[in-house]
Amino acid sequence: MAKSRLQDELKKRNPFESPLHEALLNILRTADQFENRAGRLFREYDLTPSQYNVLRILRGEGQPLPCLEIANRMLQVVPAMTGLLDRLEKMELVSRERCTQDRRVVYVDLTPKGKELVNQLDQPLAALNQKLLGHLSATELKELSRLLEKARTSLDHDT
Amino acid sequence: MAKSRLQDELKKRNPFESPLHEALLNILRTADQFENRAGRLFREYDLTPSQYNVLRILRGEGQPLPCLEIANRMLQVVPAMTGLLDRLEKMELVSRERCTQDRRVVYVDLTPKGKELVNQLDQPLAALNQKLLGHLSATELKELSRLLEKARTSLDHDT
DNA sequence: TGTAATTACTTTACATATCAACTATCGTCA
DNA sequence: TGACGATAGTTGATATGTAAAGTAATTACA
Repeated sequence: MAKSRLQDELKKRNPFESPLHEALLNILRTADQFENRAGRLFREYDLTPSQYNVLRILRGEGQPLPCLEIANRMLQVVPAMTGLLDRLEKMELVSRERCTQDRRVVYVDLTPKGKELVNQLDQPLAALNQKLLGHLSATELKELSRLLEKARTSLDHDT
Repeated sequence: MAKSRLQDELKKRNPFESPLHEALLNILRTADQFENRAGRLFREYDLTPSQYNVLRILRGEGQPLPCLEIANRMLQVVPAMTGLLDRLEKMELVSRERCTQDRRVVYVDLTPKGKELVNQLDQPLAALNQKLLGHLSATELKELSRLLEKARTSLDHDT
């Protein structure tokens, strides 16, 4: 049997211990490389992937969101949000306003400048996605999603 | 049609634009969550994921490797290696030695302490892998790997 | 042979991620 | 009402990742 592509890429001498391990490494490696690609695109617009993610979430919501809510949707730990929002605010892409009802809460909103920027990225990002996965058939894409969603069911319980 | 699991997780109001985009997000999200899991395990041994990765690569090689070679196998940018190796050296898990033939090269080797630590992680890591993906059949795992490897073929050219 | 290009690595600067600990605010309930 | 616990966010410390620039050593070649 020919050496697998991943095995070759990582210069491993011995076959993987199991299809299980190989699948795991394939997931991590594919995600890493795709993230790098997207990161390069964002950098052309002076954004980091996380920063873009915040903007996209806010646009999707269409209205201000509390910090914690954004952090939850990003799967990001809370402390990191502060600095991230600081920078976005300094770039005038988002604005922060403390809630008057509950003064613990800070609402974050997209500025017109931020909205424009995230809209500007739609087309190039769609083109990148197409480039990255466009060579898979619709059936393959659906099967890939199904398998990955099934994979994640192992995380449902315990934390 | 029922809302997809990912769509629900991200609290998206509208269906994904395309199976393509959904697959992409599934890849990124699955990898992110699995990485978090592994990261937690490593932390129990006072290691970060990158640090473990260095140790594993060195053990796999069985002999000292230059910094650049390690960085390549990790897909990591070179500057980050310096600090990473600094910390591993301070923990006495690796040792550095400048090559006498080519004095630009620094060879990195696993110390006995480092080797012991990485061996110690084999069993818990295999158990984690089993927990994360053990509920997929062998056929599914192979299909998942096949699809991900096919996905990555789009990266073959241009950088 | 001596100069220019390359290579291996380091340094610096900055963005991000984690954890632990802290502040301010809110709710609840005795 | 007043103290306790929960919640929202911030701060600080450490590790990682990226880019850009710098240093030292080697190679290529005129």
